[in-house]
Amino acid sequence: MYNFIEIEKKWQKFWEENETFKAYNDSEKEKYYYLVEFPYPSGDGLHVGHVRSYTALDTMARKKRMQGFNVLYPMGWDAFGLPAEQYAIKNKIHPRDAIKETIKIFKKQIKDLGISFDWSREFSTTDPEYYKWTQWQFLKFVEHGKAYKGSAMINWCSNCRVGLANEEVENGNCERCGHPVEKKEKAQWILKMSEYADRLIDDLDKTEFQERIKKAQINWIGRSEGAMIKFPVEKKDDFLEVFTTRPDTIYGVTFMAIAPEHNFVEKYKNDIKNYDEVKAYCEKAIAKTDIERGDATKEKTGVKLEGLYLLNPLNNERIDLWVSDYVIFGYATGAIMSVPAHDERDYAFAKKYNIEIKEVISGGDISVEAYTGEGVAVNSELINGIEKKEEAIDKVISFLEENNLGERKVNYKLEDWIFSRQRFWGEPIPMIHCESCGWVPVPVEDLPVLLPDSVNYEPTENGESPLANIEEFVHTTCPKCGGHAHRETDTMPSWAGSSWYFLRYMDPRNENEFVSKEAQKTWRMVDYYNGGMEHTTRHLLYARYWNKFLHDIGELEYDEPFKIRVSHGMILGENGEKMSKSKGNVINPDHVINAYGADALRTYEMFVGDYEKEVSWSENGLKGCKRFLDRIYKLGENLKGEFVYSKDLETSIHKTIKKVTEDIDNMKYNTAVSALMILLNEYDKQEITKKDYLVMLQLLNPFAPHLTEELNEKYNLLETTISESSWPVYDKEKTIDSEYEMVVQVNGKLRGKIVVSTDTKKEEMEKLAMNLENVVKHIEGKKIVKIITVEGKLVNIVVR
RNA sequence: GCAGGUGUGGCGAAAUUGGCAGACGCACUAGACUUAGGAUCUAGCGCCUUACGGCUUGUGGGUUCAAGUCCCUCCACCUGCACCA
Repeated sequence: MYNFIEIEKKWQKFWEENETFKAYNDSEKEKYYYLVEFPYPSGDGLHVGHVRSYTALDTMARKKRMQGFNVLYPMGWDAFGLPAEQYAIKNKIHPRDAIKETIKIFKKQIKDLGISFDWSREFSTTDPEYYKWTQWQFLKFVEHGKAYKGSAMINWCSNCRVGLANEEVENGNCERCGHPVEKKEKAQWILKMSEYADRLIDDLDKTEFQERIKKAQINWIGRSEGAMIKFPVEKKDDFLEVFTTRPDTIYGVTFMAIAPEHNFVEKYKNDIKNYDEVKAYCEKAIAKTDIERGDATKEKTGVKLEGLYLLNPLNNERIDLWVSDYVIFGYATGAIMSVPAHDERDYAFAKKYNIEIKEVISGGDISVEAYTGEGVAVNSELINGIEKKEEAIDKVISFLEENNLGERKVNYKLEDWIFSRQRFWGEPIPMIHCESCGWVPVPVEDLPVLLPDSVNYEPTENGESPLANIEEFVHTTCPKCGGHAHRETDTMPSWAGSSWYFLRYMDPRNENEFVSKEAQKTWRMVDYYNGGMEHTTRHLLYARYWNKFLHDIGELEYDEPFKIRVSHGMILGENGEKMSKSKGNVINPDHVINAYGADALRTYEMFVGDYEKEVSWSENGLKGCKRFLDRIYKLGENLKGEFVYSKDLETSIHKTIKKVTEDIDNMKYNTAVSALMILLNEYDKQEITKKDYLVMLQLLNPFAPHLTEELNEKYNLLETTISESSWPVYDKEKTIDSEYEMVVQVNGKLRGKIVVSTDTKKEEMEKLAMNLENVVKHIEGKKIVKIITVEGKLVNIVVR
């Protein structure tokens, strides 16, 4: 048992005073930029899950520094957001002050872990010096026509009294409070993100993200290729426009359907004979929450619009029009052409309402189910007999284009980014509304637009931002004409500050630019970015989009911000369930550090299992790692004086250097630690030298930095600290054993082992194998068919 | 439903990529040292069998001298997305 509390405090102080882990913008060394997602400093304090990812990249960063790189491994705070606002309302304080406290706690906890962050670059998204630049970048979006104030149906949480982005709605409920989300119309600032959809997919090729992350992004963007088609309205000079990915099935259209919100309902009020029935249906459907409407398994409903008909643009066939809640208003045109024979949803609807099902692609049995596969086109005048889907689609689209009735079109699930929030605790959107000049940007020299000091910021009843109640904030003069004007009172979403924070770390104190060109040149892309799987769609897409925009306007050299992106698995409670206060299975890192030390906690979290998979916490596993460190400590008590590797440990040492070096690079922390345990078991069998001991300490340093520094100092092994020393290198020649255990099999079954020298040749191996007593027994009286010999490994004798 | 992933001892997991399955750790058992052990050390530890030996990587099949690893079938669980036309 060593005094870990004293030792850990001592070295943490040493690192801080000596700025051991500072990154330099003017270094001659090759750069490497590690990044972990900066946390939201919640009042609950640090979670053992934070410890896992911070430590993982810390081991990489520490090793990389020892290998001679100029490593940037920074940390900051993503401190805007609803929880701080609500906490502050409850306690009648300013969120700024609430955040100050929680940041202090988080920072202390992280320092207690001995993570090698460069604290000189720390900042919070809530610092005016930082959000000044977030606002500045928003103005760039405005300047380049990429931001607009649009009226949008927003997702409204009446509990939080806040508008939510689509990304913040989970199964129709508010992501934060779980309350069902309603729809509400509101004027919003919107960023034209969907313009970037293709690039956000295509440029994934420039990155080395894990495959599962790339797939998740592509899935989320939801690109689909097809056509926009105009169906003429009978006896009117009008069209109903739809999007389809299957224009080749257009002859199979037996009805069309519009979403309940579609404007046709009001537009043709006088033509729809059963208007009252239709209207009642629509109102009921719209009032439903997204969960009710979004359930794909529930039976589809709809009402036919009597008296309103459409014409098939290819053959002028008359088509009925329905309104149905399975048509989503928000996607494409909010109207569909329905081909029951070849679409499962249309099929179910047609069956229910006895609508004709017309086969136009052969190959399935449409009396049983919809056929969505490929086949020869039938009952389709223009394309009959065509086998290839693409060819049929081309022909239909050409025809439509010639007649001005349609065009090729790509659609995306990804929508523009609704950027307004009706909250207090976010970056104020730096826009001013003047009655004569309209929306005017706040002049750059007036940035930042500061949040008021007032603590009177309870949400308003009408859904306006709390800022709307603060007179001195709202009233201002128009920068253009000098007349009376008022400020935009909406604030930015918390995704804003996190969309570019990795750039600011490169140059965090720059007062004239968000990041200088020189700093960009030094650090370029983030080389290695680690974060939770829950951020692989939203945050990662926003950050990539933001970065691309800054690149397009010439502010950034690189159009992809992250080279490698990895995600860690969650740490579950000891019972295998997610840690939560209500379940009482939360592990507090402070308690662990006090009882076992930071080094034990770090080593344990790296050893516990595959980094990318989720694991259950185990107090006993933690104890095992503490025992390992105690043994390392004790090992130093009997060292031989010479400073060379022990002859008979040399191979093991070189093998271990190789293993640990490669494993850390490949995120296989668990096997790296186990390799060190194996080496320790070897060491324990004999007296070791100072050099044997030192190499162990160096390899262990990324995992247990405090203990290893202490032991290095205690036994006077190096002139410097271990952090300043060079990472051990292995000699490939010396990783090869001089002898090995040759395996002997008969018919693939293990029948014996012999220790032989590594350079034993085939003939000799076979001779030795045949003479083994147990082998003789098993081949006796049988015919040897063949002998397979792999030098350096085994002999397999095949008998019959 | 679609996409991605995972199935190996009592538990967390390894397996140089087709070559000794279960490294390392935990738990457990026995012993040593102890007034004491929830400390430390030593030994054992997949299953069946007294033994010789046999069986074993979710299921069933295939390829191979040799399969946890390659191919096909089915099953279970996890994570995203989900009426996206």
